[in-house]
Amino acid sequence: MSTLKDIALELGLSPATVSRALNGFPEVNAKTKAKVAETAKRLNYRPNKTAQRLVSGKSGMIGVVLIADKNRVADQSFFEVTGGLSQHLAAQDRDLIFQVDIQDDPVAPYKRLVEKSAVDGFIIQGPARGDARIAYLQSIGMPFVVHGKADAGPVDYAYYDIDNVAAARDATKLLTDLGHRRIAFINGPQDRGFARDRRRGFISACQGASITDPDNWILFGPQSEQFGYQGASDILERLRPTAFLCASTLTAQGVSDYLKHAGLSCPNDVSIVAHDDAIVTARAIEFTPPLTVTRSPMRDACKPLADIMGQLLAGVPATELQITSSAELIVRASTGPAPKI
Amino acid sequence: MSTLKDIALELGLSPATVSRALNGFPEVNAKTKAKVAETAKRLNYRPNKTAQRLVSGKSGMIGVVLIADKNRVADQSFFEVTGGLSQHLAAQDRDLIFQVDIQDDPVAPYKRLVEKSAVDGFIIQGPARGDARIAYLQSIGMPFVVHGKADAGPVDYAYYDIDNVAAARDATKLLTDLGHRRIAFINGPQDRGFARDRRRGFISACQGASITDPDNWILFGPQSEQFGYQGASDILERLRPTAFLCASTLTAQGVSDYLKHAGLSCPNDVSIVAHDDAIVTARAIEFTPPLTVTRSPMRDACKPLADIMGQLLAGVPATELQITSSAELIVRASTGPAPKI
DNA sequence: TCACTTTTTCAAAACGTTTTGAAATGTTGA
DNA sequence: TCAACATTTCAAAACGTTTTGAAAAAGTGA
Repeated sequence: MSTLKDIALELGLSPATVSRALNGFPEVNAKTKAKVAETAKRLNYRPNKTAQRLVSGKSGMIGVVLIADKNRVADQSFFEVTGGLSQHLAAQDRDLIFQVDIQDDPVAPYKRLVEKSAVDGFIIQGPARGDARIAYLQSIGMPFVVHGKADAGPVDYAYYDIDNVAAARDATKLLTDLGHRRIAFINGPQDRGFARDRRRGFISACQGASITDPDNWILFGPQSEQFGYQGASDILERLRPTAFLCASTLTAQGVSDYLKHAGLSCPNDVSIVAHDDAIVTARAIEFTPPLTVTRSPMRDACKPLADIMGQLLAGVPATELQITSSAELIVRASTGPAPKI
Repeated sequence: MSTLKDIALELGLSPATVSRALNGFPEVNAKTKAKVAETAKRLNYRPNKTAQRLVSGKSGMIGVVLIADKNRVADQSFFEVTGGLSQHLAAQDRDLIFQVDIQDDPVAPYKRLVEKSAVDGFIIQGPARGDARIAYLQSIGMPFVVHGKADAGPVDYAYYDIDNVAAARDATKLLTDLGHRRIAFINGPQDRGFARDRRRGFISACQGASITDPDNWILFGPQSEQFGYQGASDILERLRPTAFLCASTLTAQGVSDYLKHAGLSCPNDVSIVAHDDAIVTARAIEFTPPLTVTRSPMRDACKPLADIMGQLLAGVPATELQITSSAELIVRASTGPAPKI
């Protein structure tokens, strides 16, 4: 491992000049710059990260914390995002420091990293409304980016989210345009922001089609195959819907299974639309029939999240770093005209 | 944030003495030590990690790299282990630096971290026989611990693994002791070390019971529900086994499903034993009937792996850090006497 | 040539810790 | 009292970089 001093000695320069040359400062002679670059390459010079950190006061690390609870199923998407994040942060020459904690206090692992001054910022996944972690990080002025905005209304932190209201509205409108008026919605967990937003979109589209009492047709619960199956069974008996809106392809799988079990055909008897995170577990294209979805791959969130973090650390105000992207409606074969009665 | 100098100034001492006092050096006066400790607490002193690293030349980080390939299913256990690892390394005041790479060259991400001198060591998961990553890290003298020994025979690196030979032998012996002589083994992927070891254990137990040509009864493939189902179907038609040995509870789930579909009762017609990593996806206890298993939770590997890493970095030779733990045979209701013909 | 400006380089300080080698202080035995 | 030794403290160097303020070198116009 060679150092700045080695290069300086080799060329009869001072470390200061070498440092400037390597960092492309304008006040250093072009010829000198070239010589330095050549020597650095020849000596296989790599700047010492630790030394750079000490002087800059930055760690170059971004924290990601998984609060592991009983409901370990959610991990799949967490890890998918975390993995992608690590790749895109690498492009900024930052690294991910990863922490799992099983604790009552969700803030503790964040505190730990902050007090060690181990990270320059955090990426928060799966936030809750009025999230304690957000409150803590704001209180100490630590930069962070939230994946999925949980709080309603305008906020003053940076986030990336998809437009869940529009996604649910588009999906619902597709169904109402096809003549459906009895639409069931098997939604996500009630305490999650995206589920609240999708409810709003669903209701808005229902009202647009003069469908009364849409709230009665919504079920909240985990995004699992099992809940889809059970929800379909429950709601079909009670309300005889002609279409299902599903929180995820996993849910849709459960619904689809139940329909088969009940001897109902999709899309002839019942249509299905799902939201598709494009997680491996249940592929919308491989359904029979192929599933109509509002699609927004989890993986697509990684790059924007990393970019936002980069800008945030570069000093861009958080309020200018709030991105809402939209999900794409992809019509396949699981949706058709509402059946005549 | 207060520094050593702040404490020194406050007490009229030199930073050197304060440093020694805080690190418990014997040559510093007990009274001074007490005063320093008190002041450090009062000023809420936290040593600056970066500065410590610069002077020690250690980064305090351990690298974990996921080579993401098509076969994303394996991730579940990878993340389970990675998560646990992060917790146990935290106890050593080390942190995990996490990297995902989709590349042709599995060594590239390791090189990247090494060249940035970002980590003090690596934990390698899912090694292959003659793994290129192992060869690279050995060639540059970077410490690493391998989870699951892939290479046959003695090696000179640190690893933690379970005794797969014994696990398969125990499970098979349980079956032969119950009178089974027609035992099918739905094993893991052929290129994985654990599958090779389990094959050896299976064959050894078969030979001990004078069962001929056991290799004919082994199927290699992914540890999935689907492969279990398909394997059971395939092998039942060909060979009419009275018992199944399964590579995982997921495989067992597939086998169990097929048995039901084929109208066979477990354990009356066919017994099932599986290896249980205790991953959430398929719980052995919740099977009907509850599944007999050789149990060795993935999660249990985290602490030993972290401990081994700690010792390795403390200078213990790698050859003294090779741990093979044994899986526990838990007899439940899925195994019974071989049926009279 | 001189005075002046611009370009280029440098020595030294800084970041916060640990470690080295020396110095100060305290203790012991005569 | 002095030497010899043990205990305790310190100033300075070190780790590898960036940044500051100053100085040297080069270029300009008269």
